[in-house]
Amino acid sequence: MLSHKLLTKAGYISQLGAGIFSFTPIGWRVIEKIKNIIRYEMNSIDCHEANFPVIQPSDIWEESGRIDSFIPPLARFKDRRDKIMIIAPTHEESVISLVRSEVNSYRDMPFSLFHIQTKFRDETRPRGGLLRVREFEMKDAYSFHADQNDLDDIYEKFSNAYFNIFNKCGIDVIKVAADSGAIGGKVSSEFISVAESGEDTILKCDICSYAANEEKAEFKKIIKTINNNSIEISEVKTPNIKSIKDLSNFFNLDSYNFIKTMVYFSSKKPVLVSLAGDLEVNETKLKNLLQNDVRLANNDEVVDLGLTPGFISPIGNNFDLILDDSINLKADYILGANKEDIHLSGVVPEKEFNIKSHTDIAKAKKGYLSIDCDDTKCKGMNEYKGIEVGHIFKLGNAYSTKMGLNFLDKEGKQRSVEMGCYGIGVGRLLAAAIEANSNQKELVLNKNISPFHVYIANLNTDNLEVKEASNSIYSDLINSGYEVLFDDRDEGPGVKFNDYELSGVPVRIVISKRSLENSEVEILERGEDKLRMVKIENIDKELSNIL
RNA sequence: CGGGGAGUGGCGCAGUUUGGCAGCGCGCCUGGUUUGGGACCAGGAGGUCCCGGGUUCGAAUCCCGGCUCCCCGACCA
Repeated sequence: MLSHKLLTKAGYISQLGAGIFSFTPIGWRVIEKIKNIIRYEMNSIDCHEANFPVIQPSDIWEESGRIDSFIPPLARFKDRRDKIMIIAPTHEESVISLVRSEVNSYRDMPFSLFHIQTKFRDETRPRGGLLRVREFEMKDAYSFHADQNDLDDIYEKFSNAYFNIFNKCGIDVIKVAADSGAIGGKVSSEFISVAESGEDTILKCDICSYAANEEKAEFKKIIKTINNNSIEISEVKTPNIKSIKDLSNFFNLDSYNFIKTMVYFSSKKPVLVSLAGDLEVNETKLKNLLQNDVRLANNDEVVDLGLTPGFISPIGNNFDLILDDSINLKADYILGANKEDIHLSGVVPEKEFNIKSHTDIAKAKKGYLSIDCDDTKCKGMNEYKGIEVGHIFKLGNAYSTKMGLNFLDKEGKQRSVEMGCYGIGVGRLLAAAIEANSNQKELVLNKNISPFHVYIANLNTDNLEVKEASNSIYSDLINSGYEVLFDDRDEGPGVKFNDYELSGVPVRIVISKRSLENSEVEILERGEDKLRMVKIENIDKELSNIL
């Protein structure tokens, strides 16, 4: 991971444990700059900074119901009175606890609060340096509304503020529709910085600009049309033909004419999942539908359930059946007979299946048309890898109902508050900015988030004249309000240049015997290869052009 | 949680197979030379060999138990 390597080598961070890092002074300066950008943008949409505790009594987690359901499990300990305390992974509970005693009327809203706070999540596997850690700084904001339209408006404002924040940090992001995961709520959007090293896969149509996380992406399915003839079910011998591809060749039919059935376990209970032969299961969609973790059954488990691997059929058994909406209930299909080497043709799902759900549980793929795509113009979605740097959610009243966050509306009727929540991982944002702009040798940060504005090096530390000139230039720059990293170490030029390249500082000023002969210094802007020779009295002016 | 790997000076590692003086490179300290792309010479400091137990005259090395970290997968704002 490039960002991890550079952050460590440049001395920004140091690892204390798995997914737990210390920041050094230079690293923390960058974190503070990012936080200040966030603060500025939050203030500009009237979101006010507050602070909520890291350690929280478990009561509020009981109220929200997340005490035992949060994934990963909540980190907890007992205090001296034997009371269970939670090390907070997120702050919905605590913010609601504050707000519910203050909000009584629709007149009290809308408003929003944010804080930048340490969170702890006991992730199963931290990885990628600052990209997935256990303890981390996160900005999270919460908004409160009397109705959904108002939530929609503020959600858009946050969205715009997020684009500003990420752009100022030097990264381009794509906003995508996302799965809301453990936080809950219905609608959510992720901000993804496109990077090869990213953990998330997104699908995006570059023509109509539909974009979604792979977990969430919805697409146009090929639906088999209804055959007019009243077709009878018949058995067809299909010796050792198990895959959809083989069937497709055997029958000389497109793969959507077949039904593929998989066996999953959801909280130890078997569930059959069927979809058109050309598609695959999206386990996130399935998980959300079942409200439970899912796991694909292995071959032995399938046999134990009395099913025949390769020829599984939802006919003739009583397992719960989930049908993807790619399947036309009235059309006729070919599917397994649950007998070795035999398939059934002419099966009309509506007549034969005992269906529990008929909905979208299929995985979108590169090249598919999204649900928003225009068939005549769009050419199918492209696939990108990326880093999730922000995630915003329309929570609705999911939390406010559970925790009794209510208000009286204009008619004097009690209703629950509509909420939104908006997160940014600060350390991850730094890592993403580095991933987006750096290379093997150079840590590149733009002037908004670099630890210092200017690096100056005295190249001849043993020369009194150079030393005095360097000191005086340093003082002048400080007095002009620049943040300056002054390299006056007794090291050779190579050492200094290499360390500068790792420093993340955008401008290098070199002061040496050679240049001082003309009362000049040498200014190099990162990313350029042309040195500028600048008279000492013009340094300030030159810098103001660059910074 | 499953699979694999590692733990020896500040950092990176060798030594473990076959038990027998605790080693190397970088960094650090002192002195000197050098000074526009990670310099050089000389001298020096620095160790709970992850922890606990066992075998042995003797354990970094063998045996048992534990901890931690890394990688792949599962999982995951």
